[in-house]
Amino acid sequence: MARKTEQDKQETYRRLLTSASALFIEKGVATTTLNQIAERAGMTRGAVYWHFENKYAIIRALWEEGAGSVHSDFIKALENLGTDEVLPRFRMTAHSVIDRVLSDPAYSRSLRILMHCIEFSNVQTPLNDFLMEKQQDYATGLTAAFKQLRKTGAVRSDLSDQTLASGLLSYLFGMIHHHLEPCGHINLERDGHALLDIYLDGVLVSA
Amino acid sequence: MARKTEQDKQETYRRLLTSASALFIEKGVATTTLNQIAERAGMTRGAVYWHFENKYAIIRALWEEGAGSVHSDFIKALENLGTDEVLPRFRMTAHSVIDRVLSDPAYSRSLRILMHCIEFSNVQTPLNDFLMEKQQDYATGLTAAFKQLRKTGAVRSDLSDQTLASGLLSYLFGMIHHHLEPCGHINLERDGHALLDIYLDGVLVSA
DNA sequence: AAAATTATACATACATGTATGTATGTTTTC
DNA sequence: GAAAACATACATACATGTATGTATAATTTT
Repeated sequence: MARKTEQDKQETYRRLLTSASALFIEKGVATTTLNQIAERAGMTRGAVYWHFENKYAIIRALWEEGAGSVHSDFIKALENLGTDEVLPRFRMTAHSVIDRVLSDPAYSRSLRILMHCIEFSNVQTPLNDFLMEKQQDYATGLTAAFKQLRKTGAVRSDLSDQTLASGLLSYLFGMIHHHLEPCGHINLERDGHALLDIYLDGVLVSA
Repeated sequence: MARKTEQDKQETYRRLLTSASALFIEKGVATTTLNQIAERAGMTRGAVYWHFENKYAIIRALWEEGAGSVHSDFIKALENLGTDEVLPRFRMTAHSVIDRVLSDPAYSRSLRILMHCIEFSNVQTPLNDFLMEKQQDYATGLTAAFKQLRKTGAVRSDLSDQTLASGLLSYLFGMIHHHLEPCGHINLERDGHALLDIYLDGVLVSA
């Protein structure tokens, strides 16, 4: 083959990513071969190795595409709760994660791959470290937000800010985790917000 | 090698299981080879193939050993809530899952492998079906329990029994999920029960 | 402006390592 | 001596990384 135009190149890149995410969800990351990814995209492994260093570079690219903006939006929103209307804005920020899962296919796909279709281990892999760091961002941001809320008297729980953040994270991503299962028994669209409010109402003063 | 005594055989079996679970947690299921499992147990692959049909038979055996009893205990407890003291017994049953995670290493190991060290896919695999069925047991049992609680006037939420069951499952296993992460940011031993009570207190009438 | 050059965007081919399943061998207990 | 409880050997298959080929777009040269 030959050098294509820049547009052709980017289309190849996108087709490889689309092919990879579909295969990862269908049969898991480990059992998916680079050849299968290329074949479904109508390419060969040469194209894959041109665009990505290896399989885990593909996963990182999928995260950037699907979860990167949601992640940074969430962190920024927590950092900029402002001085008034802090409580309703915090609640809206928490609820927005559910909305993004329901409305953004790229986000839900990347979460699904990371939650169900990939293995994690004890050994320090670059991908492992990368994701742990991202998760730590959530915990840190939420802890700071609870601290700020507590100053305004909006927190009515005796538990520490960090504990409340951990609980909220566990609950929120527990729901999303079940929602993204093949036979998930939770109806996130219908019940997600009401279920989340059980926690928020239990921990925060009523609006 | 030769035919050993029954005791030797069972010890071999247990060593293979121990070796497998350690390796699965260390480096994931897919990247762990049957040869590595045998080698760490001081055997060869012949021993593995004598005791197990393949790798996924090992995983099922680990589940039976570690999670089987917890699972049946939980289901039975939900089915036998009795007629009085229903509410405190229900709450105790929910809290007992956390206790089992903290006190039973075989249970926590098997959960950790299933939650973090194995891949799931869309295609129907026997292991996938098996685990989905077990999870459905939890949802069904909890839904029935909420239904029974509601009859006694112990439920003060407008959400359906099934929704409340899904929420509780998501929250409970979300906490356990984070607890079993290599760098989990939740302190289940210190905060697990208090966090769980946020949900229970929000949904049920006060004791 | 046409020709020559170069870097790009892949395809092809190969060398290597390695996992799996199975078939068969071996020893020991009963 | 028969079967159990493994070990050994082998055939097959396949994934990865890399090296190399190649046609074409972009760039430079004249």
